[in-house]
Amino acid sequence: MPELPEVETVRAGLAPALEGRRILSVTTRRADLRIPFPPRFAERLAGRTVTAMRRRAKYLLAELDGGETLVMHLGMSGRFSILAPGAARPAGAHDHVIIETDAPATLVFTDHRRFGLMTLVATAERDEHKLFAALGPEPLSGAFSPAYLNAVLRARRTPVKAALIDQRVVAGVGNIYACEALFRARISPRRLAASVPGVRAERLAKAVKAVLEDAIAAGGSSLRDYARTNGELGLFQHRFAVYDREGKRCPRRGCGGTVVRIVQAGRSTFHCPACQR
DNA sequence: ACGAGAACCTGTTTGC
DNA sequence: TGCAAACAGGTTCTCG
Repeated sequence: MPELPEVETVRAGLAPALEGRRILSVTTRRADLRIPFPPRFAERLAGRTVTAMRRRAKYLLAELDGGETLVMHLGMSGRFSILAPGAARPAGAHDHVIIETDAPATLVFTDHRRFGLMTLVATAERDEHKLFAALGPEPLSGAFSPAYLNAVLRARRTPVKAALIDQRVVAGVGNIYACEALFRARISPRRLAASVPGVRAERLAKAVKAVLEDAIAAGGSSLRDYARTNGELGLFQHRFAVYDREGKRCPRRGCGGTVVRIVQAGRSTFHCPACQR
C-alpha cells in the first residue's frame, strides 16, 4: 500500500480534521492490529487535543497535548475515513478503530490485512523509540543528498533496488517508487548498490525526490486499498512508467524496450532492461 | 554482521 | 465453473 506519497496525502487529509481538535472518545474493536494496542489506549487518548499532524517515513504522527504522540502506520491495506456528523455508516468487519472528535467528526481506521499499527510514544523520546531509531533520512530533506547516498550504497552488497526499499537507507520509499525512481535514473534494479556511487547516485537521489514529489502532487497511487481520507482515489498510478506494466512498451522516447518483471528479495521489480543499466 | 526468505492476514486475481 | 495458487503498497523475525 501506502508509501511516502500516500501517507503524506493521508496526513494532509487528517490535518484539518485533527489539528486543534479534541479527541472525545476512542473505540478499539479488537485487541491488536500488527501489535497490541498499548495499555489503556482509549483512556489515554480521550480528552487530548491534537497539536500537530506530522509524518515520519511511512508513519503518521498525531502530537497530543500532555506529551504523547499517537503513532499510526497503514501497513499494506490501512485506510482512514473522515465521516461528517450524521453520516451514518454501519461498522464494517475491518473497521478496527473509531475516533470521535469535537470537530465534530468521526475518524474510522479500516485495515483488512491488519499490518497497520497504532501506539503511543512519549513525544520527547520519539526519535529514540525503536520504531524510529534506525530510520534513514527523509528523502525530501537536504539530508538525503548524493553524498549521503554515495556513502551508504558503497557499503551495501545487495542489488540497489533492495537497498532503496530498506528504510535504514532512506525512509518512506517502497516497492512502487523504488521501481519508478530507478527507471527515471536509468539504473538497473539488479545493479549492485556498491556500483552505484558517482554520477549514478546523483541521478538516483534526484530521481527519488522527483518521483515522490510528482506522486504527492497527484495524491498518491491507488491500486487496491488506498484512498484519501475523503474517499477520493490518488491519480499517480496512471503515470507509472514501469510498475505493474510487465510486457508493455518502455515509455522512454526512442527506447523501444519492453518492461519486464523480476523478483528481488521476494518482491516484484519492474524495469526496462534496454535502457536501465 | 549481513542478506535472503518466511511469516504475519485477508481479499482478489490468475491459472489449471 | 470451481478450486487452488499466486499475488498485493510493509515490517520484522529467523536462519545460514
